[in-house]
Amino acid sequence: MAKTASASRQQQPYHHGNLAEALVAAGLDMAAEGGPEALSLREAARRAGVSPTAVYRHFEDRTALVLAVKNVVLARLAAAMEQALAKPVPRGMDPAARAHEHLIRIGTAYVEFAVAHPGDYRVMFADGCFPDDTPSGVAGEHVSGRPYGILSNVLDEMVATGALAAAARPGAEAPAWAMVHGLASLILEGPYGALPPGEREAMVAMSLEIIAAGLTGR
Amino acid sequence: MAKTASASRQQQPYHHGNLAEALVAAGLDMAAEGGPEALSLREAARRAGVSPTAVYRHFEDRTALVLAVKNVVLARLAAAMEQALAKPVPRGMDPAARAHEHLIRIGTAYVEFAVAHPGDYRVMFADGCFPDDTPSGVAGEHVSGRPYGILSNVLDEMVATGALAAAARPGAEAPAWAMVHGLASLILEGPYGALPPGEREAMVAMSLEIIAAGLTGR
DNA sequence: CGCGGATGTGCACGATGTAAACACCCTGTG
DNA sequence: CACAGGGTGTTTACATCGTGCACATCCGCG
Repeated sequence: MAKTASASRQQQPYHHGNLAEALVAAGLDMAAEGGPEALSLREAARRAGVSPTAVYRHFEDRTALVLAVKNVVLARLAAAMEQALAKPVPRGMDPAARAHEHLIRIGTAYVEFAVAHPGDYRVMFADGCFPDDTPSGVAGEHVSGRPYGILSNVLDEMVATGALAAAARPGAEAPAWAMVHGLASLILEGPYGALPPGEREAMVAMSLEIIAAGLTGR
Repeated sequence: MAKTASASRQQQPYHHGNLAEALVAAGLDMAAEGGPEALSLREAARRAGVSPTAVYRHFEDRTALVLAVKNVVLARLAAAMEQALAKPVPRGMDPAARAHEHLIRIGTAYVEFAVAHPGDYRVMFADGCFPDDTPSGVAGEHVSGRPYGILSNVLDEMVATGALAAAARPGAEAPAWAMVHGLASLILEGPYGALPPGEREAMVAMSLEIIAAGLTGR
């Protein structure tokens, strides 16, 4: 992105400009409208003003296109989580409480993202595993800047501040992630979507406190 | 089932016999093979030896067929959970510990069902909400015999035996269900499917203990 | 015996993903 | 400056899917 550099005239530089980006953009729109199953290859081509098979010059498959969209969504979710962390914390809060608060915040942000962008969220879990978020071999900086990495960092912070026992740290991502993903999923595709917003938020808040309590042993 | 009563000759009684059942059976097979997106109306008709549009005499939609399959799967999951409850508990276990154990058992059964029957499990969360499992208005006997009802009952048992504070009871289904659904989902459609079975089971067991601890306050 | 409604068939239409052959035009090289 | 090559987009085609509509068939009831 920001590659519009030397193109003084914004007529398409040669064939289309960059179709790949346009297709992903179209894919993002369609995903927002109707989730991953509404993300059609032909419709993406249509929106980009191009013939259906042109897509294959940039994406091997429909799933490849979906995967590209998925990556963008993943980054957006990560951004929402980071933003939730960035908001200031009440003064005089001790570090452990702060770490705990951080866990609650990224959890809330995760679920709220799913509620605010249902289609986007569901794309992240459409056909096939995650693109480059790390499953188990959690190694080094490769992890950060992505939702899983953010969670990892917060859990580390909890250990560092004494909010979480070091013995409880290994594998702590799993229950935490499972909880927020379960909440999001049951709201979007399960029965909890029928709850009025207020009750839903209370339910989420309670669930997050419960998982935090379970992790830290209170 | 077991309706083969008065049909002495097993030639199809009149047109087909009962197409509806055959279609659901075919649907169950297809779901087991490739999940909800592999559950095609035409293929179901093919397997039942019938023309595609014949399906519409028994199901308004493709989604109606999926919903019928979903109901069967839901019952199977409930059966698996009840079976997990039925196995005997170590002698001398006090009622509260027993109730706790029950919660762990149905949680384990839930996730194991998902792992053992990925396609079936995913059908339960395919297009549209739950058929007749109760979302929020949890009322009376209508609930039992189904996964959500089983969970409700176990939570009630926990309160009755003192394993769970009465104040923590309202809405306790949500975090519990979110946890197991999150685990199942992340295993089937997320990164945790890559874990070797032993590690996966350990991860699930740990997560279940954590949610139980969070609920009961230890 | 015959009729009506339940059940199943045939055909058609538009949508989708994708493969193969062709057409264009930018870019680097002689 | 000309020209070949390859990256990019088009056209055409095929198999699949869900579904509507008109027709055929056959059971059971009067």
